[in-house]
Amino acid sequence: MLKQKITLKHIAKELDVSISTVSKALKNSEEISRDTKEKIQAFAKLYNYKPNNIAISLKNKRTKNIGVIIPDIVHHFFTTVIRGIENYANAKGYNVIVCLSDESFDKEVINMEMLANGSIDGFIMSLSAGTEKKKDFNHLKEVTEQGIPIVLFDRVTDEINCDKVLIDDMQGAYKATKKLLDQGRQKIALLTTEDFFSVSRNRNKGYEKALKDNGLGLDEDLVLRLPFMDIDENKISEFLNAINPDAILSVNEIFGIYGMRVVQRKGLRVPEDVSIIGFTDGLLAKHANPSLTSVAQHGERMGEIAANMLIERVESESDEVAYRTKILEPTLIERDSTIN
Amino acid sequence: MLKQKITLKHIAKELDVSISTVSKALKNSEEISRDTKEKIQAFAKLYNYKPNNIAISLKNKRTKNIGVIIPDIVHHFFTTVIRGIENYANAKGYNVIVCLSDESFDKEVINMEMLANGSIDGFIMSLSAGTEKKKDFNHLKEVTEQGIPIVLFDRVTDEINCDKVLIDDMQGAYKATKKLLDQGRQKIALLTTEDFFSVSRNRNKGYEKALKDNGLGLDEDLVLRLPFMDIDENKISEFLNAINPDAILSVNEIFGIYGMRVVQRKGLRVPEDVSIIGFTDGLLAKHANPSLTSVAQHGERMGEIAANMLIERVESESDEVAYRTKILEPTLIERDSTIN
DNA sequence: AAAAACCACGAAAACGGTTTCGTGTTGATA
DNA sequence: TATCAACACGAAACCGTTTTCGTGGTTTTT
Repeated sequence: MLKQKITLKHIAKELDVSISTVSKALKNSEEISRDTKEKIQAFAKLYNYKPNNIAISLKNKRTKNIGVIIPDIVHHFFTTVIRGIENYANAKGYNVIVCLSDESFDKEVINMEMLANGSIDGFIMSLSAGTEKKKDFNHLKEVTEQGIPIVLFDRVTDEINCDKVLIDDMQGAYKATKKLLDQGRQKIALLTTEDFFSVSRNRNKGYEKALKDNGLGLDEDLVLRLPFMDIDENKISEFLNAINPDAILSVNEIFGIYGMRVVQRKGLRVPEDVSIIGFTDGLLAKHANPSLTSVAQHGERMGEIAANMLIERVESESDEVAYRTKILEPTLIERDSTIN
Repeated sequence: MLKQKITLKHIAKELDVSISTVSKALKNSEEISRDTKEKIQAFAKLYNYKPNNIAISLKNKRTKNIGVIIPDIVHHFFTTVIRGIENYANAKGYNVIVCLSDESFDKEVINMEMLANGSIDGFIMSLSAGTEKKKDFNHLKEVTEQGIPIVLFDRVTDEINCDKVLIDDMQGAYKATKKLLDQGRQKIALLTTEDFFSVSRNRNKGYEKALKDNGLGLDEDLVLRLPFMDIDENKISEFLNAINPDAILSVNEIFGIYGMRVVQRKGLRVPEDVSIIGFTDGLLAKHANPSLTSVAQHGERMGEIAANMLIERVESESDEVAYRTKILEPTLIERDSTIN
């Protein structure tokens, strides 16, 4: 019962013309007479002819596919980025191949190699934790040397010369910390991750700078560095109980939520006794009780920009355009975990 | 500076042998002498030769790509399914092309058509709201008639003959409702969506059946049907204030969270005064306060099964294998929004 | 009426592989 | 020494397009 996909060859044979004539007729070429074109186009429409993407890709060495490699997909921020990429890419006729590195260096390498052999026209990616830890970027270098463009977003590196789009994480943390200071908070705890993450590093810096600008020094006792997976709520609990802060800044959403819970369990009120601000404006922040004031990262916008940068580069003839780095401004979404 | 990708032709010219010899040598064919093979393999390794995926796809009419079409990616359940698909597919050497229908019938059709012209070997998909509403499945029929296999998950339809994997939604709702009844709850509100969703329909049925089996009738006043987007918390508030239930069953996570908040604002305690159970075991349920008892849908498992079904069908020679429908058992994750 | 121009189309190469079949060379067999 | 495998490799077709470059036939120009 299989309706075999119809090809140019079939049409040519059926209509007793050559394959080239069919191809040209379907592109409305001036070379072909009105009569022949109409006949061929009618036949093609009748049998619902659609050119084979693979053959076209092979011919013009353009796949119209974008490879996206992200550390994790069960993560609100990354899904918003993907949505942004999809939006833009689909409108431009591109498909999106998503691969997950699972925060692993090896998987990131394998996925890139799989896709780099003709499957895609370019990459959009955010580095895995493993890669940031290992500081090995040879797989990226090799790909760019082959002329395959890369756009890095969020978790980027200076080691690779390519287009980048990211959030000014330092400014985000600065704004958040300043907000807390302006409200009279003096003992601001920082919940952060181990240091190899570029984003965390920058957020830590913003926190520190805001303190310094306000005449406060960085007190290492107020900083808790957690592995970013397998979060141990007890550690947070011990830490907060030991230092009794009047405010908490968290470099992500989940630490903020945990912090809030610990504080509330102690019988303290949020935001009256302790103000809390997190990063990543996701579902948890929005629906927490009280809702969590957050630094929004504008993932969807980021995805759109990344896709735009990549497609422009893929489609530009001259490959002499300088690489751009687009830095987005973070926004502080004020909710109920801080005083207005 | 572009290191041009090396091809069989390059190797052949460089080593002064034919392309066929190179091809065979790299596949370790018995036809080629030990000496020649070693020479060619060494050269290929040195220059890091990797066959061009597109050319291979064109030749064997297999892309090793799976097309996944889902309504929305910023949605915990779907992301877990994707993760499951990725896991299984990658292990089998397949890539995953993700397209978003955005709950729109038209976008679903466009995406399918884009991918169906050679880009993928098969589809895994969950129907968009638009498609379920319109009940038009011709795009699916056309694809299957072309011999491209489809696996439907979660939001499926009887109209299409293909492999399917889904959760026994009725049983899930039944279990949840029964749990509430067993705890002595008598006035169980149901927060559900408009009726065209197959999943909601089945969950509603489970709710009703549990009531009937326990000698209670279905009281339409206890049922609130909401459009599933642009949720209006006020509607939920009015509804719950009007009927004062002692328990709430929600067909998704978000309605459950809203319900909980409304109840708490009224000064009632969860679960003492009102027990609540939701569907979809996501982040919100886990981190709500109190945490939300939920019916887990095992998205990751679902994705793995779907990928397995699809790949088996793609790779099987005989296309006479009967279509299977795999029904997963839902699990009730008991948390703090119900009494233990 | 011969030369030039134009029209409408086809042949063939190319993209980068895989695979079937054929063939020249070698060594063993009768 | 003639015959025949076995061996090691190459030619060519094929997958489905696009595109360049002919070319035979008609029309226009002089």
